[in-house]
Amino acid sequence: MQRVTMMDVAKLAQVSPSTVSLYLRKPAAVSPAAGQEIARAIAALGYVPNLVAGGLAAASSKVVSVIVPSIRNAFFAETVSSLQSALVAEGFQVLLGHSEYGEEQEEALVRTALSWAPAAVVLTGLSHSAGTRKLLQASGVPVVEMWELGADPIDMAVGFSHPQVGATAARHLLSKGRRTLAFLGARMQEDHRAAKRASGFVEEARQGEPRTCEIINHPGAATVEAGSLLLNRALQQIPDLDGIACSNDLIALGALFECQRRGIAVPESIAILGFGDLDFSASCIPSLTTIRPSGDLIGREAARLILSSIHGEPPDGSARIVDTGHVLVERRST
Amino acid sequence: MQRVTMMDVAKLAQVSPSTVSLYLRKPAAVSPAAGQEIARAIAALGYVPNLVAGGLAAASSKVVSVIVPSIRNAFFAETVSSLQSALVAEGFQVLLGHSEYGEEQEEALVRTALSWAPAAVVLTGLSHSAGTRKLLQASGVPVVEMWELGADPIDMAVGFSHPQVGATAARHLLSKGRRTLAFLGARMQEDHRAAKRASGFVEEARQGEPRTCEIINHPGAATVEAGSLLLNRALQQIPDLDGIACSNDLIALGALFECQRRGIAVPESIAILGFGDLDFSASCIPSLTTIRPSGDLIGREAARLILSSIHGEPPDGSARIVDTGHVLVERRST
DNA sequence: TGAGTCTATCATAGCGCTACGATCCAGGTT
DNA sequence: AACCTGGATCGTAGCGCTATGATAGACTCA
Repeated sequence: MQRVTMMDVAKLAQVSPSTVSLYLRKPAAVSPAAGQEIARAIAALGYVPNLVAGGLAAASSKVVSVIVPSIRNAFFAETVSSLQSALVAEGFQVLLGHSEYGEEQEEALVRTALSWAPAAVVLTGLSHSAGTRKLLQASGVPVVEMWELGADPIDMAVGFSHPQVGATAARHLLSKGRRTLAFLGARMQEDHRAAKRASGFVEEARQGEPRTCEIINHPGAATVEAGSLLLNRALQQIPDLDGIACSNDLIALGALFECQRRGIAVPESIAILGFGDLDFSASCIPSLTTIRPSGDLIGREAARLILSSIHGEPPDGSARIVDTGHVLVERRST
Repeated sequence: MQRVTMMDVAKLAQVSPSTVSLYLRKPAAVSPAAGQEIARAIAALGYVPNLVAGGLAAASSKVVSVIVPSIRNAFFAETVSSLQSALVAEGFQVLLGHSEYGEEQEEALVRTALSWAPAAVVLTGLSHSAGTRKLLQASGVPVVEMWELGADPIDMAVGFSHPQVGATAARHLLSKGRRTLAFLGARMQEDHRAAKRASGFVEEARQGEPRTCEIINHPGAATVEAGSLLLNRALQQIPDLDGIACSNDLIALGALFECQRRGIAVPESIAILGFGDLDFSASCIPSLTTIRPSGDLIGREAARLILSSIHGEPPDGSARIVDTGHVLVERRST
């Protein structure tokens, strides 16, 4: 038993391999008669094209390599999902990697990714090791950095400003009359984007002359449980706390649960503001005021940048950077 | 500017390309002196091996293709994440696809997946189109079906029995004295595994002579909001409802929120049991009794099966099927 | 000392496909 | 009748690497 090759199809259809290849890539360029013969032969033999060989011959494979910190994170799962849908529709495959928020791990992933001669590489965030930047620049492959906007992207970028998200959060809490504030975040040594939201929050809050404004970090992952722990720590440090912003809706939900457990009224005693607008945020009690980043849109825009970059019309100038913005979704928790 | 090839490395290191290739695959087989020269040359040139060429020459690429219904689903995100970690450690990459619960879409994905001459293919569940089965069997590639166990897997399988999960849920509710039961699920036309949990639930519940036992389905995705809707529909149909099992913790959480909203005591008036043991399930109020399937373990075991299948010791007989079981996690909601 | 046995290295022949330029052959033009 | 045109088809030369013996040299042992 042998693998069926294009040659076999060509023989059966009584044409040359070149014609089969042409038919597969541009069916319109082949006469209807030959096309039918070829289609018949493909079906009869159960031919599956070998994209590895094709990729080698064409010097670029129909693969887009996507590297995210973690796919367990609902944000990135959403983005990867929409990015993938858009790319698959154009005949591309997604090679996935997760860096676990480590720059060296990311560099290793980029290295392997480039080994596949991908059509494009998608990275998360703007913080990368020098080696990563060098590898990518040397490769000449289109690169999209997503989920963050700022100075000096490697190639293209689609996302939003995290400091601005923090600022929006601070303004909202201040507008609700809150003056004793905290920002609850997780893993902020590694998750630079969360850290930027935190510092944007503090900076903006300062304008409103708060009584206090602390950043409280949980070293572990951003989970509901972490949210409960963080709220307890916050209350220990700031007994008269009246407003919190969280780096993630999961943390906000944990804080909310902890308030319920301790009999603290939300939003009357403490206002809670999240980030992400996850699945449960509209449904919980009270429903969660949050900031929606639209991971879905980021994925779609990233796909658009990649496709136009490949199809010969590389976006230039400011078109290489897409700001997807953020939206404050006001609900009952503030 | 040219792409750096193995030939360039060989020239600089003053050895033949074969030796470089050998060094890259089995460093121990090359003398330390030559090895050092080669390593130096690789670093100096910034050489990145071309795995596409390698895959073609070796007739199998270091890629494992994984197809899940959706990565937005926390279950599969967890599995993919652990599967990937295990595979990356052995030098494999993961090519991801999502079928959106469609068999034709899955077949199309399998077809493209096979075009990459993958080292293995991982599928979700046991329900596939005839075409999918034929393609995979003809290809001779190792196949793992995950998240479900039952008769006649294509090649290997790792997962658990969904009817048994349903039965466990039913027994637990019965043991708590509940007799007016409902199973709340979403998308059960397409999500066969959820449907099997439902029917396992009903079948086992019948043994306990319940007053009622209904299956209620939401056609859309399994979300917290769907849970709220489902609880309302259940109460409409069964006003004296006293126990529900949900096909997913998100639905259970939605049901829980809706109970709170309507002032129904949980578990006193209605006991709620979930599935998945998601992030929030231990933290919500009351904490959620649930059944934990261990998506993490499934991913690790799938990786193990794949690796041993590739490394020449294909597991045989019953070792080709791994039952990861399920665990009832009893908390406050029942 | 010569045969036998390693170990380290190498030359060669593809893997299956695509890109490119060449070729063929109707049908029209002068 | 000679010439051109352009669409359809084909032949060839790699893409960059790995697998497979083959070879050279160092070492052992009778």
